[in-house]
Amino acid sequence: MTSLIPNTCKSCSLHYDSSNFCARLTTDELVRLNGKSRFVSMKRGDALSDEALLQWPIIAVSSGVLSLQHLMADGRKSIAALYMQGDIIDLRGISNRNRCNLISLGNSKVCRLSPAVFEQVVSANPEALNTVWKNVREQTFRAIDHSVDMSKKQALEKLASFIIECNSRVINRAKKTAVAKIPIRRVDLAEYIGVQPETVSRCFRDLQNRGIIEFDNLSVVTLKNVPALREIANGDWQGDAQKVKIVA
Amino acid sequence: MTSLIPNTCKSCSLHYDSSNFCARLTTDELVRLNGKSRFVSMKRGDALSDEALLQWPIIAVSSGVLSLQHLMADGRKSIAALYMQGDIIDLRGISNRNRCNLISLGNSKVCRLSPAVFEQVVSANPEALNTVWKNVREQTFRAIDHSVDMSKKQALEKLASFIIECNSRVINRAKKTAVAKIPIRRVDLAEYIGVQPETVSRCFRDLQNRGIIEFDNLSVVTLKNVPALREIANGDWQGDAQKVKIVA
DNA sequence: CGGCAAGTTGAGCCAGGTCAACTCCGGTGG
DNA sequence: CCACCGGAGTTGACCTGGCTCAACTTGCCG
Repeated sequence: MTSLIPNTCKSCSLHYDSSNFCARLTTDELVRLNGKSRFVSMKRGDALSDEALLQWPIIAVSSGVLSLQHLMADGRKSIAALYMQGDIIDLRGISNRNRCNLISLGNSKVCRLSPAVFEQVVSANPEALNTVWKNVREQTFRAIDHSVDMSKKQALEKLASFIIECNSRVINRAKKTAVAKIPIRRVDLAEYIGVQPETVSRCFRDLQNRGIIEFDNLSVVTLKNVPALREIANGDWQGDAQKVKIVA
Repeated sequence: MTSLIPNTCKSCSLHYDSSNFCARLTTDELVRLNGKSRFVSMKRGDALSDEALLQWPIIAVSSGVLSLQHLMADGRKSIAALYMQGDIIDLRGISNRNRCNLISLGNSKVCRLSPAVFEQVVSANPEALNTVWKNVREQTFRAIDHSVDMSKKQALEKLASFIIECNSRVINRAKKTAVAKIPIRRVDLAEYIGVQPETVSRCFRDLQNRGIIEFDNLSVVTLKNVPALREIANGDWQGDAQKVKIVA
């Protein structure tokens, strides 16, 4: 009578980490969803094609880093968004949009959720709905913030923003530290913030020379001077009265 | 016994345009939501402050164009997103993000929805939920596409993208035309695509010289050569096999 | 320890930013 | 009806941040 938690799920962060979607499901829901879903391991460069995404448009990231990449006509490519542990990527309706691919930037594990069961579960379980919705909103805000970063900031500022994002997005779930883990390669980082790898390198060096950051190794940086970093990242105007009329 | 459709709603596009959220509600739901919500007219420059947004974080756009603006420490400001008729802006959870304002770019009408009633309605009415969710996903995709545009493209390409966005976003709901209405001023457009107004001007002229667009007046452009425009906008790589391994 | 991918450094160049002057247009008041 | 005004948009000249290309160094894995 009692259903048991599927083995796949037991060891999956989406389930055992309580802030994530699967942790909100009843055992029964989890079993139903798991039965129709597919847990996949990906290596660097592996892609979920857009054809595949049309059929299985909902993806939950269990570990690793995925990227949403756009390829432009001249071969330039660009990383539009990064997804990490706990993110639910809902690409329903992507069909009428520009072509894009979901590509893993390293080893990662994802769960391709059955849209049908997902939809059932979400409409039956308000708590699960809230969790997903919150995640989707966060993605939207991240995308919006990111497009601000991309549109007006210069390279150094973009990089500072990115370091801060790294610092707050993963590590600090557990404990607040002054360490940021850069979970992706320089090339990918460059593509994400829309500059050349060379520029990334130069900017890192600049921050290092100013004593603001320090490299533990290529992918781990210690933040020596967080306020300075924030200032460069150009946190938004906290200043005085804006020249706008507040209507409410 | 029968509740009547509130007058505010009768004349509001959110209700009479069937693709929008309010059109999906039962009369009873509409009355409840309307009772707790506030219909507001805004002029250019009017803002909903972030304090106000904390309390009333859900906004439906009935007409006009709103912008989500970020102000940076040095006074540079930047338009992160544009919202138009039918968009549901859900800023719940914005509190822990960077400061930003929702500012009207012209005359507009919005409805500030009661979060409580909204939440009730959405969890009770799956069709309404789907409508909102779809809109939110679209916003996310738009934000992502926009950040791609911002990060790698050059000015001319960004502008072409924007023109296409204008062409597809509003006008073509009704009929497909080769006309795009630019619903905002040059300055705002410049801020949105992350270049200077001067550059916008130069790029418009360039497109005009090449015979790709033609101005009817400042805010209405006829697209003389849509394929060329798309090519410049750099629609994504439709080309042959990508150098990625498709895992599924 | 070799070999290759990843990352860094340097030199030169150009797209677009900056600043300043100018034009265009709609509204206002005499 | 016209002169004036201010805001919006445009044009030109100059300058700089970051792209490009090529050479170099570092780090990783067998």
